[in-house]
Parts: sequence; structure tokens; C-alpha cells
Amino acid sequence: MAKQQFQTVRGMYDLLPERRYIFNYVMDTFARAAQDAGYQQIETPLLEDEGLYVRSVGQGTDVVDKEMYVLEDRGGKRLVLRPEGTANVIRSYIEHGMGSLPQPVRLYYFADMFRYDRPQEGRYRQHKQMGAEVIGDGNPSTDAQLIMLLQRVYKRLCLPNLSLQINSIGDVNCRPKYKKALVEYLEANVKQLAEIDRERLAKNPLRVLDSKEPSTQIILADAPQTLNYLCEECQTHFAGVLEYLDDMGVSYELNHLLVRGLDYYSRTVFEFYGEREGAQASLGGGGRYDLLVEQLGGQPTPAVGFGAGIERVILELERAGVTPPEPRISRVYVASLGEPARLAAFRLIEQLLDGNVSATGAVDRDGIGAQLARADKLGVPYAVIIGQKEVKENTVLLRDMATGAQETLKDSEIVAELRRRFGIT
RNA sequence: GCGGGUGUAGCUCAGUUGGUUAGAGCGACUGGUUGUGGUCCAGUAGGCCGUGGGUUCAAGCCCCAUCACUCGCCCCA
Repeated sequence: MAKQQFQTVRGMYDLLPERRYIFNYVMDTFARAAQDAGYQQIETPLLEDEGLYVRSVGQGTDVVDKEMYVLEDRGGKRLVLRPEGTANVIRSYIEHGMGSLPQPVRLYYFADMFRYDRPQEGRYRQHKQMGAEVIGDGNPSTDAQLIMLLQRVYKRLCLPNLSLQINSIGDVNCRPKYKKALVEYLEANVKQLAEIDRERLAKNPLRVLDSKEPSTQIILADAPQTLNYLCEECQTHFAGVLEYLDDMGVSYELNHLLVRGLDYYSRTVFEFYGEREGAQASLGGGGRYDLLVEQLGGQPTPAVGFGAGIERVILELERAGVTPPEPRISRVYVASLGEPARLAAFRLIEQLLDGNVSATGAVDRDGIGAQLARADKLGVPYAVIIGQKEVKENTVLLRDMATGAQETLKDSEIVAELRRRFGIT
């Protein structure tokens, strides 16, 4: 064998058939739930202006500062491989005047995200997300509906024991006051802060809240909490969200340290966690971003959305021992022996496919035994065997693979007979 | 970006204090059976032992570097 020269780029992976179908299962489940709830699918380009993400996600966030794939095109334009799903959807909303559609606009998407991070299990440089956005509705019921959409998807995927954590981080009115109080508090305790958190304090103080440093966490226990600083509007909104969730019996956990890593969020933020310990526990999350549309040049428009990692959902499925339905295999294998039979088999396969019977077969030189062995490995319920004798008599042999029983049928009747047996009308 | 672990056949893994032709199971292929699969039997292919350098009479094994994977941290999904 030739020396292997190329391999997948670091942090990226080949999705082989034996695993690809699981992704399809998750994606189909999500798509159905989203469509049922009135969401329409959108797809935006992989490449966007660098400025789009810098302005929306924000400087001082890890995603922008150290994880973006930035490249220059031949015209010298700086482009970015999509690192997250919301900014581009909002760009599209504005660019195509979706503000003049009946509001709110509900969109869902599947997209590959690129982040230049150190890979490990459940974390790749190219990973797949499914997400949804509701644009043009600021009512708390929308937040609750969106959260329940994601929860419904997890539930349909048979994922038990996911925990939902939720918080409100306020808006332009109240967040500055909170930020000020937090900074004052942290500065008063700066000696006990971990080194890295002192840097965060200077750059992006809210990020100190989800610090994992033990020394910082001690300090955080008594830190000011966002919920105590919410303005009246934000308070009412958050109370509304929780009431709707309570009404539907959704259990959640208030987490006053949850702030999420992207700057555009305001008010509601939430995240679903799996049972895994450690860093890759986050399965999906999102929040409200009422300022983003305006920030990107559109009319002031409230919006809320989430993104969920498909690889992580699948890890969680494996963990929970959930096995998705196997992809459909062919139902019929057509085996042939001898030159004239091969042509008859070739024709029969096409006739079966035209008749909506999934079929495959050998149009090669193998003996009948080898062909049946292949049929067996494919797990087809029936094989059709055509040899010299059958061609001469215009018949075929229909073999039940489970019992080994065989019967002779007229070649003109085999398609109809198989359709009947499979209940295809 | 930081710290630990691991790289031997397509897959899962053995491989003794460094010793001469590197093994098993599964899988693939061929034959036993030129018109009949699963079981069984026999056989074949598939390895520069991740890559490069070093130490040694001798390296899969020791040393260095590098790449990849993996675990933890940071951060996220």
C-alpha cells in the first residue's frame, strides 16, 4: 500500500456512513419539530465579512479574539469562516428586508461552524450546529416557546436528565449599573482573584462570572447578582419567561453566574447541560439579543435564538444508550449468472427502482454463492436469482432470505409481486 | 494558548530486562461448493511498528523533535 500522505486537517473529521445516519436522525428530528412550530429553514454563506462577527459577537470574546478563521481573498478583503450562527442570519434578515414580512420571522438552520480551538472529544475546529431564531417579537412568551422547542427536540431524541439553566443579564438600561457594581466588588477583592480573572476584569468583566478558578469562585459567591440589578422592564420580562415555563411544567435552574460568551445577548440567557462532567457538558444554549439587529444596521428589532451542537447531542445519545433507527437498506438483491442473465438483472433492478422498490445487485462476474453472501450482509429480505434457465423461460427465482424458500415467478410479474409483498401501493 | 496520556494490519489489541523471519481476534478476499448466503474448514492479501533524527553490534521497545489523537485547563457547541 502506498504511504499515506494526507490526512484530515487537525480538529476536523470524516463523517463516515456508519455514523452519518445518526446525524441525519438528529437533524430530521430537529427539522420536524422546528417546522411544526412554524419555523422555516434558512442557509447563509460559509464566508462573511470579518466585521460582521467582530461587531456582533464582540471584541474581548474568545471567539473573536483567538478562535476565528480569518482569510484574505484575492481582492484583499478579510473574510471569516462562520464561527457561530446568529450574526449571519441577522445580516440576512436585514439585507433581504425581512422586517417587512409578518413578524415575528421564525428561522431555523443547520450549519458548520469553525473555531480555531484546541480539539478534544466533543470539540472540533469544524463542528455542526442546529439553531433557531425568532426575530421581531419581544414578548416573554417567545423566549419560553423557543426554549421549549429545543427541549422538545431533546425529549424526542430520548435524552433524559438534561438540565436547563437560565438567567437574565439585563439590557442597556440596567446592565451598565450591574457591571459597575460587579467591577467595584471585584476590584475590592482583586487580591483573591485568580490571575486570569484579573485580566478578564479589565477586558470583559462579565466573563469573570463563569470563571472555573476556585479562588475566584469563592469571591463570586457573594458577588452582586444580575437579577438584583434588573430594571423594571427587564424584571417584568424575566418574570414573564419564568411564568410561562412554570405554566408548562418546565423545570429549570436559576444560575446567576450564567452570562454566555457572546456580547450581543441581553435579558434572557439559557443553556442546556448533559450529564457529562467537565468542559463539554453544554449541549446547546442561546438567549435574547434585542439590540443586535439595530447594531448591524437594521431597524430596532427584538429577537431571541439558540444554537445546539450536533456532535454533543450525539455524544449524549451514545452515553444514554439511545440507538437511532438504522438507515433503510435495499429490500431486494438481484443476483445473476451468465451473460444474458446479467442484462436481465440489470433491467430488473431499474424496473424495481422505477416501481419504488429499493434494489441493488451484482452486475459483475461473481458466482451465485458470493452474490447471495453479499445479499446476506446487506440484510435484504429477498433475493431474486436469474440464471441461464430463467432467461430462457422468462422467469425469475424469488428467494426468501430468512427461510431459504424459493419460488419461480414469471419475469413480467416479479415487480408487481414484490410491490405487493412490501405493501407498496 | 497551557499541562498529562497514547500512536503496532481496515477495526480492537498482544508484543518479556533492546536480540535476528512483528502476532492474535474480528473484518476483507480466495477455495472446499464452475446454480445458492448465514455455520464449519483451509488458505491469501494487508505493517518502513505515526513521521524525522539520535544512542547501540542490534530499536516496535531507550532518547530528542515533530504530527495526530486523547484527557484536563481556558473557552465554547
